[in-house]
Amino acid sequence: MSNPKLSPSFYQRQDVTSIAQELIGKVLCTQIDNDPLTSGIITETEAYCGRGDKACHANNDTRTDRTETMYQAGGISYIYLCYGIHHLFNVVTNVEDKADAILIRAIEPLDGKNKMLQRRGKQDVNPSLTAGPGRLTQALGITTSFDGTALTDNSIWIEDWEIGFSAPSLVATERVGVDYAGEDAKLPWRFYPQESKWVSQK
DNA sequence: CATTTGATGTTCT
DNA sequence: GAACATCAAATGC
Repeated sequence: MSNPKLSPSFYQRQDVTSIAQELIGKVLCTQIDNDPLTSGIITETEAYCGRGDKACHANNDTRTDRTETMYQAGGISYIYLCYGIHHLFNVVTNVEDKADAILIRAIEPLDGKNKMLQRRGKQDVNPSLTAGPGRLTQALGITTSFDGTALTDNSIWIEDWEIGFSAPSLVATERVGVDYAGEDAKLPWRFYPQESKWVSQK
């Protein structure tokens, strides 16, 4: 309860890759409708930059109905539907008109594990519960209806528990599933702690 | 084990 | 109509 939510000033800095690395170890929380609170430690992120990154939906300052959310000031959610099935959760960063975002790809469950199991239709808590961008959103109850929600709100937010991984050996690798982006697909903008098992496969 | 395929809907050409 | 920041189940070794 006493852990502070990250404030807009955290998200509105210019360097999206720095923020992506700092988000590792923070705690993503959701409290949807009247369901129990669910939360987990962020273990995997990917940075997307709206300028000079072909893998980003809003590359080259292209504005569409879908990407308009990313052009808002940092500190809100950007949630969109992928492959018609999966709701992918991103954190919008940078200031207004700078379309940067960070995809949250995996978490390690903390609170509300039973609720997550119920939402996912699973029996056991293991990495297949929340390791993967489509999985964690389902476990946390995140849908596109929360697109554009402020992360200072009481539905979705991120707290700083000052967890700090025992050996914060952060690994930077190529992003997943963005081969279509040519040269930009090779940018090492995917981050995760080497010792964590709660990381998506690939 | 590895690899393939079906589900599913929004966006953009 | 094709592509897509994916997952799970089915098939082939």
